[in-house]
Amino acid sequence: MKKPACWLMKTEPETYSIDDLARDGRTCWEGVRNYQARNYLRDEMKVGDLVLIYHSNASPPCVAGVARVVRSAYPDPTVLDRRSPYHDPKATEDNPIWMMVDLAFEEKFAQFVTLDALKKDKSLTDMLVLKRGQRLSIMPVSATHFEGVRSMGKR
DNA sequence: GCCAACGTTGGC
DNA sequence: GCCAACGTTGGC
Repeated sequence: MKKPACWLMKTEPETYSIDDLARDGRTCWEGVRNYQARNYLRDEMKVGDLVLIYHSNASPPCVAGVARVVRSAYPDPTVLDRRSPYHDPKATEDNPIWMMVDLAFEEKFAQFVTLDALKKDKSLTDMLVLKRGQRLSIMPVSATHFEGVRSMGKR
């Protein structure tokens, strides 16, 4: 059995926060509209993988908790919904272009791990989320970094 | 609100 | 295929 991979996925808490995920228990992670992020979703993300939930455009920006992939990639239906903010006129039934996964709530950190705290931790300097200009909404995280962040989230 | 960084679009 | 213009992300 292959070990689960680890990821970081960004969300704006005003749109969908760790509390929303805790309340829902499980959710469809719709709205990924970047090809590289989509390729991670489609080609590499597997059921059982662990995900750091990152609050972007928050004050302060932070990792807020952990989720688990419970369904691997399938077409994102919001591409065909003309009233959805995620509607994509280039997508069709036969070629939906964009994919999504389902996530289940795993844990909310007792203490959110702020971007500032990540930057100050010497063992995390290689984390992609800390790289300059890194805007991907989905990125891989090493198991070591994942555990490091998770332990920082415990009080 | 500013702006750096990066992605996408479209004319050529 | 080049590249300028434009749009988006996201920290500050």
